[in-house]
Amino acid sequence: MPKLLELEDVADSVCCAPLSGPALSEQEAAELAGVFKALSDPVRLRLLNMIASAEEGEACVCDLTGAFELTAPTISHHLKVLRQAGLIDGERRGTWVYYRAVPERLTRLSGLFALPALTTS
Amino acid sequence: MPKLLELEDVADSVCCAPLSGPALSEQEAAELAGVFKALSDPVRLRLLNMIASAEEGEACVCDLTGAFELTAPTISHHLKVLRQAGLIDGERRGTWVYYRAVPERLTRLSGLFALPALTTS
DNA sequence: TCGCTGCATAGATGGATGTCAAATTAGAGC
DNA sequence: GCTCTAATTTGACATCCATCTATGCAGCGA
Repeated sequence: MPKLLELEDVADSVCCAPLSGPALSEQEAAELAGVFKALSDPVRLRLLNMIASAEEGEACVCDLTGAFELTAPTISHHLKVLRQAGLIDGERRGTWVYYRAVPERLTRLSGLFALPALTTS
Repeated sequence: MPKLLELEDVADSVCCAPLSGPALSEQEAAELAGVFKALSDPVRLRLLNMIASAEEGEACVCDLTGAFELTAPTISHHLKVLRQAGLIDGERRGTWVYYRAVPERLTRLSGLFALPALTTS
């Protein structure tokens, strides 16, 4: 596994305005869609969930792989998709590879769905 | 368009725990993935953005269609996907159909990405 | 160095998805 | 009833995607 940390992210500038805010540009929409595409698979959601909720904040691929009835290459593929979306990031330590969530990304997404003043007019 | 409001939602019980919280069940993951799949297209994201940020809280399909270089059936298809994900909901008034965002859904998603205590150990 | 294990990549394949043209339904007005 | 317009549905098609098998690569220990 070369350059685990140097993958070019699909969505680098996906930022802060909520969906109920100013109009998304075509480019912003495309970048955001990339992030959501990464989240649009049940296996990847559970992987992210396991990683984000892991003790020490990180999870070993060896543990993740065993949690699904899928082959190791398939899990590896899903982790790569999450990584390219900037949602997780990985590090090799000796024989094993550990992944952790990228908190900035999650916070950013949280803000996306914020509602304005909740105009219950 | 029969029963605009009676479509069975893909994700009915997608709920409240953050991704960094307790383990998602297979079913929860599948439901959530459905919602994100609906968000994983740039056109749908822009549609949702336009609807959520529209004055009066609603947007006419006739306006939405003109904003893209896509045919009306394609826009209609995307609106249906958003509708089935429970993110928007539509109403016919006379000749035109109006869509509005479903705030509970957006709020719910916001909570998904909330971080726990931000353990900056 | 050799073999073993953990993880990633490459290539192939069946199934899902975005798009369009054509046909269909619903309302409004004559 | 007839026609016009708004919106959806249907069916077809090209592309994308999740998964698998086979292969490659990096560490570790003998």
